[in-house]
Amino acid sequence: MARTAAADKREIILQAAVKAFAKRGFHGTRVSDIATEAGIAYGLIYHYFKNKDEILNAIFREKWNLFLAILRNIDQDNGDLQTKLQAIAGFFIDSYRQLPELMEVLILEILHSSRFLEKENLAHFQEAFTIMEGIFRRAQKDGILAREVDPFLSSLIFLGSIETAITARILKTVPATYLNELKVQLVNQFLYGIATQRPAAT
Amino acid sequence: MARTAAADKREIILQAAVKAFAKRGFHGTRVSDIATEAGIAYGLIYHYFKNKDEILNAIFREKWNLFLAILRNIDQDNGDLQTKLQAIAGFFIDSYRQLPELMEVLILEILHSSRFLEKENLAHFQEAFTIMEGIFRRAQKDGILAREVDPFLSSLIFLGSIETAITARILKTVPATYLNELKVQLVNQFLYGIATQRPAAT
DNA sequence: CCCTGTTGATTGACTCGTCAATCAACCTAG
DNA sequence: CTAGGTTGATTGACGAGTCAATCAACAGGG
Repeated sequence: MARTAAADKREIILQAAVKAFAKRGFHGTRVSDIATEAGIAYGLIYHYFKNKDEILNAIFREKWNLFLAILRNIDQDNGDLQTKLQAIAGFFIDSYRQLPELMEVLILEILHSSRFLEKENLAHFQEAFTIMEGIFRRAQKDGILAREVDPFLSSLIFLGSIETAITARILKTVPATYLNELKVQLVNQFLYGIATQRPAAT
Repeated sequence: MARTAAADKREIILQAAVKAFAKRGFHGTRVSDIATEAGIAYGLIYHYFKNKDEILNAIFREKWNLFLAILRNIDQDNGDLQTKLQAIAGFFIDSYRQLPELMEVLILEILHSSRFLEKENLAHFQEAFTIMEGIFRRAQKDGILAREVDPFLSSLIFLGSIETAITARILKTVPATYLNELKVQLVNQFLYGIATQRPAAT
């Protein structure tokens, strides 16, 4: 049981850290805040983690992996482009619904300080864009996606839109119910644009 | 000359702060770093600003105002939707080209900690989305923009895409030359979507 | 069974460095 | 000469990280 208990405690600390970081931000959070949230003495945190940064890194590494796994799964599913994009947007939005604090930390504390990520973690982060790019590239080969479109730019726009939408939700700029509308409209606007008319021919 | 000199000195400090924040991030920057960058003693900073936070606020307030002014101008110009969006995307991208450090600070340090903005500054920030929303709303009235599109969501997607694209550039994920391609493709993808075919009828 | 040694979890007082902010002294322009 | 700009030594707070001490759980020898 010792091993399990230790793993549990580590996980408890991570959960507490997510909560604390979500509430006060990484810099505004004292190690002792995390300990209080976790119901333990702060010294114990150093038994499980090297330092405060290491906690944030662990959150990113372990949770982002889950996201990448899901992305890869969706990628490999058969299904047309629209279905895949629907699934991806839906997945991120649902994740926010179910784990708002985790999403806050990932988006606001980690992605936004991404220039301070170590090389390894940065690559890990960018993997999401690479997967998306692959999806678009294949759709392009299949003629689903216009030839002149840059698949990587599309991945920026698609993930960027989701991120901004969730950020707007975090900032309470939009009501919670907006997320439903988002799921539907985001993909539609993205795939088919917003204009009533296509340009004559460019 | 006193007034001008004082105003100059204040501006020098702000510029130095932008440089320093861009290099090390707000939290990683010491007040003395700003002073060194500005070539003055750090005590003097407190002659012009109440505290470190106030410097960041001043940067945001004063610079964001410039952006809003430009947005409003573009908004009021006559010109079709595509021209306006082109102008807006171009403006942000050119701003990054000319003032990369300022854009870094605005995007990474301020927008990303936007949940800690005071109410007043948050409203100021969101004004950009409101202006965009107005542009889309009017285009919708004119029949340029599809009826089922939510103008506010469009503003999220549009500005979010720009932000993410610039962030990618900051992180060196994409080469500098990419910004040119961006200007053209961003608006096209946004207006007309990326799919080769429109859906039958929804 | 119990006694005792061992391991590893847990605690929180303490150290140590950092840095924002103050302020008294010092220019210098007018 | 003096008012306001300017300096940088100094202060004080704060928080990360250390560490010696305690405690709980278990093992296995008698």
